Amino acid sequence: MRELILRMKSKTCMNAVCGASTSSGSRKGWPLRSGEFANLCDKCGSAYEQSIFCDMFHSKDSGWRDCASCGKRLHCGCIASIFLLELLDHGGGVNCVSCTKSSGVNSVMGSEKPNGFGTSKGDDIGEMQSADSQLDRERKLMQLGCTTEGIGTIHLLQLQNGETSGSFRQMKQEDNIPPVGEIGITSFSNFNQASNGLSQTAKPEIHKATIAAKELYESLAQTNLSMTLGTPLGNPNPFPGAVVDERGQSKALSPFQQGPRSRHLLPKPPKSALGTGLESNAGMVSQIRVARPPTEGRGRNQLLPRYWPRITDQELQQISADANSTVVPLFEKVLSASDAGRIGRLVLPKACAEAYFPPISQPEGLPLRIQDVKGKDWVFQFRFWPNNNSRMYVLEGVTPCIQSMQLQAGDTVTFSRMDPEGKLVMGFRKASNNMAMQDIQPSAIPNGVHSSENFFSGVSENLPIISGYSGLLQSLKGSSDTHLSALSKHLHSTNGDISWHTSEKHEERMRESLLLPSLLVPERKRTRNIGSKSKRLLIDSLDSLELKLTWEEAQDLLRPPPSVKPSIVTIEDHDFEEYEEPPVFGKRTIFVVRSIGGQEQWAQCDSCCKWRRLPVDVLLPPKWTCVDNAWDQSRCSCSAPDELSPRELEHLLRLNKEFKKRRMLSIHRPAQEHKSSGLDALANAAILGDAGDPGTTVVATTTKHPRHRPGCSCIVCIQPPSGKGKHKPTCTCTVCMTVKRRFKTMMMRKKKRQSEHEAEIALRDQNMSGPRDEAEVESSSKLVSTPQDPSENEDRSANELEPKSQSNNLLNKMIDIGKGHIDLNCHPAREEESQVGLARMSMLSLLQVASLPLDTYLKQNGLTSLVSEQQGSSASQMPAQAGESEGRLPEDCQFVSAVQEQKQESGGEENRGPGPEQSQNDPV
DNA sequence: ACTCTGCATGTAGGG
DNA sequence: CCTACATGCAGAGTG
Repeated sequence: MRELILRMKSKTCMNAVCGASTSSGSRKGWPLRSGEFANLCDKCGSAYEQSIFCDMFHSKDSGWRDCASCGKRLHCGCIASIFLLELLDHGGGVNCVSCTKSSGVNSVMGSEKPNGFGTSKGDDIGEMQSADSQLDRERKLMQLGCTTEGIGTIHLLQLQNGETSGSFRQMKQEDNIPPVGEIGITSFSNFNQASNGLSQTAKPEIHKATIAAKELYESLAQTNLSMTLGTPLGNPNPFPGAVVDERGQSKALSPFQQGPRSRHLLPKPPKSALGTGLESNAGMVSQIRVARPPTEGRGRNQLLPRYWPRITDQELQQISADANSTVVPLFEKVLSASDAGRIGRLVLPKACAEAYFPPISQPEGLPLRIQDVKGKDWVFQFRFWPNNNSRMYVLEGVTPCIQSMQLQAGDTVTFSRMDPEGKLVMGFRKASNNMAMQDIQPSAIPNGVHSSENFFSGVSENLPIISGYSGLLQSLKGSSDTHLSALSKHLHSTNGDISWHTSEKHEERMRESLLLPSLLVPERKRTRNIGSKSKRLLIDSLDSLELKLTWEEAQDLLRPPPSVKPSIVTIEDHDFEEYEEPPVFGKRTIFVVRSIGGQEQWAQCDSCCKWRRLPVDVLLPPKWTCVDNAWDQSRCSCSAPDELSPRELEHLLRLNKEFKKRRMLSIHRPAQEHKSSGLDALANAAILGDAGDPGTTVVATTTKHPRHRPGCSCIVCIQPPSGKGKHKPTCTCTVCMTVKRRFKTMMMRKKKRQSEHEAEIALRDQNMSGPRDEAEVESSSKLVSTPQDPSENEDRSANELEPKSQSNNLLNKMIDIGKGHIDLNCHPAREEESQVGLARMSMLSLLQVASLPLDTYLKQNGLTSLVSEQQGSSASQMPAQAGESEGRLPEDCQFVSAVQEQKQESGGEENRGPGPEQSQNDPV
């Protein structure tokens, strides 16, 4: 019986009790023990944590080797090798199936150099190890070929049920290895064909197995799992050994290089497969996204699987439009927020930078020309920063390129090289649409690949949830709910090693998202920054909307910390609960408002995922199951049937969406109104007589000042940002009352100044007519002010527009009194004194007036009333030339002007008396 | 006020 | 424990 010679990559048995070392360094690999999978510890039989890899060829030339006899190019690994190589017996030889001569594996076996293959950690294969049934399947894998590095393949087999294992065993036993001519295939889809070839001589079980494999493949093609397949770099197929057709061989024989480093070859994506009668499957095949670990280059052993390029045939083809070029996928990276941000620095994985980019010794680095998938050349500065004792490699100046590709955090950039010219090519893959890379036409993508691809790349790779979720949402456009459902079922049935729990949840989210019309919006994304300080996180506006919603929803989810009693603090008549402990999150529920039946609350059981109706006012703990449903005894168990049919659930979600939308509107409308609250709002409301909704009295609360709480009416908090408001003139909220009071004060001052100004003019006129005594000067000077600036003119014009009234008579009377007693040569200091006296007197009147309701001022003739009151109380002032007009517009102007003036005072204390401002305005 | 630049730092994950 | 890397941060430069 032939037996593979394998080397364990792992050094230590994963069985903690055993802990045996494989001592791979001294052995030529572990022979397959009969009936067992090679990936077992000799000592305890435990499966190893890490994959084993075929050591037949890799150590010498990275997996490729010429047959010693016929010269045929052979690849050691992977599933297709079974068709290419005759696996020899314990001696470790491998026969080329073409000539059945040994390719001299033994000579290779001695090398201890690890090849970097199969280094996938537990995230790839960890789940597959322990169960015997899995081992059995893995054994099948082994029997399919020395695919010990074929982690993804192992996954494939895991996706199957055990039904086929017997078949494969059978196949092995019978050694039905077809001649290479029959299996010059390039893809697993063709595996079916090849297997059909097999089946010509094999027992029906083989065919059955083949069908199973085909089904498996098709399921994969649909789900397009981002699997980690330890294939040689450049082999575009999930089962790369099969790629070695004549053409591939010829290509493969030319090793690519960059600089001093020798590269592993990359067989060109076999056109034979894509362009022949296999087209029906080719498109599907080419869409399988396979991680291709690097095989050579500096640091290849350190390259983490996350950087392994996942690229499809089609993508490769798109890149290598030139038929003479070979595309070598180098690595890829999921863009971080900072990568995709404005800084324009793309952090390169160190290992990748050192392996695939030119060596640099200076931090400044060197310019690197990289072509994008559209053929456009970009020049980035490839450099590094000293970081600790290491280096941090970055590509600088990538922003234009990133933007041109419309990439954002969560998307993936891929770096490839076109050989033989060695040109670097930069591709991309949208998290939201992984097939966007290289402008692949959606039509080429089989149904289902899209969403699942996005799904897995977005979720399983732990992409930032922002983009990941967005990607999901976007990817779901055009994808039907039913399709998702079917897909999910399909995935479920495959018993894959993916976390279906997560998948289901996401599907739930997706399904919900599907029902959110507002999220199914324009394809063209607008990006914007979030965060006031860090503008690095570029997110889609839709995502930000979603984030915002989520954030707001999160407010609803906050619950007081359990078993902690708050202390009540009263601030400005508001009671605040203060907790020592932070709040906890409750379970998310959805609210809907039905046209009939009122509001409902629904929650999903964490166990069975059924939706249960709850009382509206119920707050659920973070973990909630049907058992906790104390409000509906008929549905307090997971076994109780779901109250909602899928259709009803859809409807419910839709209702919830509407509910949220309405709530958002109700939140944001006041917020918008809030922008115009405060003085401007009041002023406008007063002036325009804004007859807003009587019920929409809005308290202009603010959070402008960090120390201030909602309801604070200090001058800082009531300061409106801008715009017009909708406080009613009759609004009696704290802010409005404060504003009114201040407005009165302000108006008093203004009136006073105007009166002084007019009186001064009158006095000046009088001064022309004769002398006056000091007393008269003093009294008259109270009324004097000189128009010196536009504001004063404005004031005057406003006064001129004031209606005639008895105040005019009063003023005239006063002016008459002062006639002949004004001394224009009075000393400024004395003038100030006189103004102080005026201020004192005016403040008395101001206080009286301020005690009156503002309504007086806000009525149709409000300002007139103000003047009248003022005059009545102070028995002074009124411009001699008070205008005749009663037009409202000038009043408005005056009011707005006053408001603006008030705003200028906003930084100071309230109700301050005439100060420097006034002195400036009244520079007499 | 904003961007650019160079470096520092916290942390997740690998060994 | 150590490394890689995502991101923060501060100073310089710029409009």
